[in-house]
Amino acid sequence: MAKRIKVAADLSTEEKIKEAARKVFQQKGYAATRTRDIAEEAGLNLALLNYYFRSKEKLFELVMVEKMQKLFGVIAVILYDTENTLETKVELMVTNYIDMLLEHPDLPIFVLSEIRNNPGRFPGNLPLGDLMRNSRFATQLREKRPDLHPMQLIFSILGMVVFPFIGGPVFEGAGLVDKPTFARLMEERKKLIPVWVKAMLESG
Amino acid sequence: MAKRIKVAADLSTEEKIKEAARKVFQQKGYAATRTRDIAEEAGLNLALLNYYFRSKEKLFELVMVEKMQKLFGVIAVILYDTENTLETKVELMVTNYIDMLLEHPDLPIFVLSEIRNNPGRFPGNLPLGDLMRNSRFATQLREKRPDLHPMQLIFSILGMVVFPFIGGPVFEGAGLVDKPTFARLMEERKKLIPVWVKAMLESG
DNA sequence: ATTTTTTTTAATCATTTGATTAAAAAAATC
DNA sequence: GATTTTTTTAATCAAATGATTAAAAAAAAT
Repeated sequence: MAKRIKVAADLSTEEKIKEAARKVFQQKGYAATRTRDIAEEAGLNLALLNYYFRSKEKLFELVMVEKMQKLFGVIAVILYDTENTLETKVELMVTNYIDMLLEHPDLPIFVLSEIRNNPGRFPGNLPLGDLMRNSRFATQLREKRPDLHPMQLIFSILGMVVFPFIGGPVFEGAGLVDKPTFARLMEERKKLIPVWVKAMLESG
Repeated sequence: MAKRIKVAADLSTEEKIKEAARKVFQQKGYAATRTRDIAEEAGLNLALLNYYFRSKEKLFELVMVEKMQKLFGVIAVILYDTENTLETKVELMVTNYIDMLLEHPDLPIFVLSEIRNNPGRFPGNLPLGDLMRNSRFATQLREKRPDLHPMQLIFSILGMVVFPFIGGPVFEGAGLVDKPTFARLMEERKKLIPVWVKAMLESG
């Protein structure tokens, strides 16, 4: 009989733990997560967690870095972009962000609430600050509307894009939108928000 | 010598505990809060917590109800309003909400993340659902823009108002805005957002 | 003043939880 | 195939934590 070639091998133990950690940490938050939850989710012995990653904290940091990169990465791409017009950039940012959030709807609330619960753990590490201030994007905003602080527009764009995902559970819990409707609305928003932003930039 | 009349008496023990609970729960979240933290913050013996409120959970629920009322109350007021025009309602909502959030900046992230971490604890209790669907506000939105799902506008208005407070810590941590600037921007937003919403409603 | 009730305290319990250890099992190396 | 190294397991530890208890202190009622 044909020798079974090792195909689609199981994830390594290390990766199984990380995968379980991503899931459980995101679902319950750092403080409410017990290392035993992660071990069980991974179907592995508890001690393996400390064997591969020294501690709950270290494992969490690993997961958290990934999540933060995912959450802030989309913005960074737009900021680095020196080619496109402001209008195109807004379109790109909105579309990319919504697509990412449709795949990871509870990413923002997770990251933001962990930062909030333990600000000390995440020192002003993000190079997002200067980047955002000195980006071509910020300059373009200033050119178009020198009377407006760029953050006013960034808050608004991000708010319109991200808030539905943060508030989602509440609105779904209240029976205001079901999951398929929500997805449809978010698709629609990819077109709506850029139009709205344009209208905002031309107002006042 | 004049008999000292009992003036500005200390808070009752019960109220001291609640006050401390509000502070600590909000700061660290339910799971990361130890009953000892609350007792210490209140300057009281640990056992008093269980004497006045049966358990950590019961005390938390009490605090949480208050916070949710504060967070959703502002919206309810607007929904019940049958007098004002859509335009005025938007102005009222934005102003009231921003004023409230300036006083309680970390209310939204707290409530939303606790709901997220433990959706089971908060059953579809909010009567906000039908209220919002059948409100005069929703009707007014539909009249003005029948082509738009009302939630598209509600998501946008709430997003523009609430998001800066949810994302605040990140932007401050990144050195993008300092506290006084933030407050100034939020004051400015009370005028900006209604204008923007008007522009949005007239766009497309 | 005495008794009764309410409030507060210190000490302690039982469980949970992150982490460790020593030994077994599996894999790799020689 | 024996030896060494890596991986996994079961058992256990020590600290933390929510809760209880019995007694003391304070306040209220009689």
